[in-house]
Amino acid sequence: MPDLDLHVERHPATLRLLVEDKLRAAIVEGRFPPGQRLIERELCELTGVGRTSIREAIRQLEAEGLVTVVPHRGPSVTVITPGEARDLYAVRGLLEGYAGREFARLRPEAEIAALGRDVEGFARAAANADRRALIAAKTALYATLMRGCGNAVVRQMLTTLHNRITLLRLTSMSQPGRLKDSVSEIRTIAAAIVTGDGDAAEASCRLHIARAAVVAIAVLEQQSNVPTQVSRGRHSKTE
Amino acid sequence: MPDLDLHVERHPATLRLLVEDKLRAAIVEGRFPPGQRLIERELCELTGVGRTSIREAIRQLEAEGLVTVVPHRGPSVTVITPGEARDLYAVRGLLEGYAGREFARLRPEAEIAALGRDVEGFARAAANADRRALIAAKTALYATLMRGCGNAVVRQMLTTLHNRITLLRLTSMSQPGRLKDSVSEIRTIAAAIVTGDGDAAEASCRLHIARAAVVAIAVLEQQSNVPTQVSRGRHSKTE
DNA sequence: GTGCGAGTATTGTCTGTCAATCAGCAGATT
DNA sequence: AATCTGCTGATTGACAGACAATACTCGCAC
Repeated sequence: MPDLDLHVERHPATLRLLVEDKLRAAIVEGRFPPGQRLIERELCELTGVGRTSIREAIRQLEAEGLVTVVPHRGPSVTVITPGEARDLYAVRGLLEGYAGREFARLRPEAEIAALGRDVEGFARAAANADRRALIAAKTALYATLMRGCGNAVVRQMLTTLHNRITLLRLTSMSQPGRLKDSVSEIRTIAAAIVTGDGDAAEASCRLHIARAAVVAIAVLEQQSNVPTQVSRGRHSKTE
Repeated sequence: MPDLDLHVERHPATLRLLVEDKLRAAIVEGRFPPGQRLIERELCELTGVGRTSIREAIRQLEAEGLVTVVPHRGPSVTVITPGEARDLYAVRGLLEGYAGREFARLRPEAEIAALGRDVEGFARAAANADRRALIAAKTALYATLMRGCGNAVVRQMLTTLHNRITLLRLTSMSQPGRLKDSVSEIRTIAAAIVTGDGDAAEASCRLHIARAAVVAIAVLEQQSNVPTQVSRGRHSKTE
């Protein structure tokens, strides 16, 4: 029998998972800003599903750290403090450094090839200053890194970590000056990986994250002096 | 005003959280062995709460990796494969190494004191070969380590990681020969921390985990040759 | 202006219901 | 005899409705 690709797209599984994905996307895209309260009934109307599915999806997002639920007050999009940002970046540097090292050690053929493509795609997007393409390229790059390291636990943790960090980058977009540095840093990382230099890969990953952290936390602290409370009132009427 | 500790224990909050804690405890204590299916209605009877709370609690445990839910088949206690065990220990070594380093760098007074007490408690428990005391001592030790590192994200991740690893230690209890080594390794770690030697603290933490990993994975692989499927049938009637 | 109390909005939880799906079993077929 | 087929029971996925408990808001009295 020829190996036909008869994948039937296996229904996105359950409704709950669909809701979960939609909400997660809405949050990381900034359509629900940090601090925004998520009222169950509103979400029911927005999504067209019952409270059951909404509530269970929220639990998942809570576990991922994207939403914060205080009992009897309901869920809201997590607001990240400077201290938490510091902690998040510390762990991210640790894990990405490890991922880089393992990627360099294992050097899986397919992912090495993908890495080259992704880096070039990122460089192109950076040159064109195309925000959408940039985000897509960066996402692809990270996906390759996480596949390449061969550690499912790291992959999952980095994914949620990345989402959480995106939360604090929403309000303040990364500086344009940082972009050129980013490209060169990423080239360095990729070079270390393809040559199989684990130490260099880890070091360059950590350096990359550390620099990103400095910028992000600086902006965040500057912001936190003017605490722009979103949705202080009951309804924020974003429509 | 003297800083009285007027904490009012703030009611365990919601029923869902209680259920969650109960189930988590039951799983990590091994009362639900890996592979055991968790049928909603049975859990309802066991806990005396409705399906709503059960289901939401399960979502949380799923996110923590303690239970695995396959759509339309329901939740069961996660079975850890040797490969996953390797990944888990790798990440654990990474995070605990970091925690040790940061602990040594910060040296918070209260936690340093607690560390000394915990290490002695662990040594005593090991000498007496008291299983219950041993587990309690180890738990206290880890709690101190995670408080001492001053990173809430690391603390949370290590906690869930620790729970997941406990899953694979259930069937096979750690070798008694390993215990003496453990004690000495832990003394080494504590010594490095109190003297503020970050490099040594990280290295000794990693070594400790690496050794534990070798033992655990060896036992696991040996087991997986005789795949003792729990609850292959519909009901396992553990009563 | 401050403190108190009523009212309302929202969550937490239960019950019951129904469709969709899965696992095992009996029967039919080659 | 072995395999395929269809049925049946068990279980989950999802909804609606309901009700108590709690938190937030606002107006009122002082």
